[in-house]
Amino acid sequence: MRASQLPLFTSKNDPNDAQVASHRLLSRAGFIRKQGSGLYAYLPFGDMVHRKIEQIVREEMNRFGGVEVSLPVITPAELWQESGRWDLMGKEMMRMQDRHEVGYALGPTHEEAMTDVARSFLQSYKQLPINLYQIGRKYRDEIRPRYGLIRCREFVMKDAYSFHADDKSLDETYQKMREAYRSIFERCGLKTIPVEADSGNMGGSGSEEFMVASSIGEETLLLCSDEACGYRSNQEKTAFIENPSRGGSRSAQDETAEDFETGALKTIEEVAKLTGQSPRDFIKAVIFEDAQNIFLCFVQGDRELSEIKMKNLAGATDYWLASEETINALTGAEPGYAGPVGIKFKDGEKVSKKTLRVFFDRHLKGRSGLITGANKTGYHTKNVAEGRDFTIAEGHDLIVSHAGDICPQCKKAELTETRGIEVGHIFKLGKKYSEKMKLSVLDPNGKPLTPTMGCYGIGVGRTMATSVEQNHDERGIIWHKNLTPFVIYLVSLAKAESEIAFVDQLYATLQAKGISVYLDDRDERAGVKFNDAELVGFPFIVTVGKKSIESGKLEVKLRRSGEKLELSETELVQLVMG
RNA sequence: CGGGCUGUGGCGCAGUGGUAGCGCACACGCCUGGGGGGCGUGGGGUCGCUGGUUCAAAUCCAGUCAGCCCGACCA
Repeated sequence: MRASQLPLFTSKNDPNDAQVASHRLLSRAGFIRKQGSGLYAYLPFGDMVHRKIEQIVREEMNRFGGVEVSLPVITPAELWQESGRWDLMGKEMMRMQDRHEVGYALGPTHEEAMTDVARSFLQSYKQLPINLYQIGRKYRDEIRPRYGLIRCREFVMKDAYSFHADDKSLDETYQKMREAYRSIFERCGLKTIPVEADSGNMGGSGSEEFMVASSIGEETLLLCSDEACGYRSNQEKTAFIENPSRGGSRSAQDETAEDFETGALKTIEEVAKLTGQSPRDFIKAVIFEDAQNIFLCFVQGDRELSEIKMKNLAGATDYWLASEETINALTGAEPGYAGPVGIKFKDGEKVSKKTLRVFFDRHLKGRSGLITGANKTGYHTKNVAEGRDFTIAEGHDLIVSHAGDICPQCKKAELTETRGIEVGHIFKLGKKYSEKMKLSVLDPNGKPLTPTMGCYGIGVGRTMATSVEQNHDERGIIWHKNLTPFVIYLVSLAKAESEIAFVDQLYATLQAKGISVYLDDRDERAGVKFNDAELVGFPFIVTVGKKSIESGKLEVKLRRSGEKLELSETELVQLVMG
């Protein structure tokens, strides 16, 4: 393609709102253009890269047994109502009505829609397993779109949904999808870290995210420092095991629990300073509520309660931090003085029409010498011992893990932390959707069988953006050969007729070999072309001018290394095709 | 949803009450011609929107819309 036909849309100015490299460079290099918050137009080069990623995804999905379909972006409300998600999805789902005031949503995901398609033709176990996928647009009214293509409101996603007669079959497909994903990201030249992920309240039994390590990542990953162990997980999911080297708590079983006055001091830090005991010896109470329940959670004072773990454990979806009135009704004290000792209500009891549910982190089991709120404004209780002053029937995993904690897999090495961007997610869904939407086939005995499901997503635009995050320098983007819009950026410095003819000839020859070439035939100075070539980031920059025509050698610059070579046409073809 | 910041030519920005500017880009001319070149000429903006204060508003005030950043979490 010639620049005279497919113009560059490069700019010298960074967009004023670009915070991250991929956004800045993709905009400046003219691959994308913002049209609204979280809404991007793909310009020719951007669209070309996007299509290449789509094609890689398509090929690998097909290779691992996927079947491509295409579902409407507009999804009827009744499907969402069947699954119960019309109310659960909240504001993130963009909703609309037609002229008859029938409700629809711009699909943020397509579990319901695909299950609906599947139930329309699946009749027999003999049709299973089947893995249906599409590459299509998704709409999510994100709280805060940001980072260009990394968090948008409209984006293209490959979403696959598999249907199975049993768990074994689901496992097999799940493993195939793992392989497919590894292969997809490898072909895209992306280094990904598969991590164990939170399977949320979707009822799933397994879930892995494919993460690209990046300082701008919105997820925190915890990796086992022992490579032989190889444990990797999303912080949301990582089970917390305290590092014994951080122990050193007070053990004071003999001393009786007693209240002491702390006045206006409420926070653990303040009370710790007063008593000289470490925050680790405190019991922190965090209280949430939803429409029916109050969730009273106790964790070790120096650690943070994981809302995600709490939420999954409690099965809560729409909840909030408990109001002052609720806390008052529960503890009889102002906020800041809740504790497990001498509290008026027990797990399962009603507190002003809501059911109290109490959760303890397992690390509190067997501890003594603890300090906790006294359920009395202005007082805390010290020398508290579990098993004597209060009892934990069942301890749960409720704490956010961090670097330095112990790996939950090998139970020996410490964890390290890194940030990541999620580019893919594979998920064992189970029967949640098939049951709710009454997807049923006949089993070998002629009895109804509800298929179990898996779902598997990849963000195409996000994959493109993370590729730029991982591959760029101060001069611009550095595309992987499988993603680049063109393999060669041919800088023509030809002036004379004969020189132009030479360049045209070279352009034709390279194309005839099946090499994609972008010919910069603009009437611009050399420097402008060199700068643009490096900004848009095609792997090989070939310069042809008087010099090279006279010497008979083409000047080739490798975009990634910056290495400059002088090659014959044949050598260039070998290099590029090899 | 809370806090902060920003809306001025295509892009990036300056302009604190008195004739709307700069850089880049764009058009034309000349020069230059292997790393964003030079000189000159030129076109282009109801200063987000609405209302108010004032002799006079891009500028001050109120409202509103949009964008961006931080937070929405530990009592």
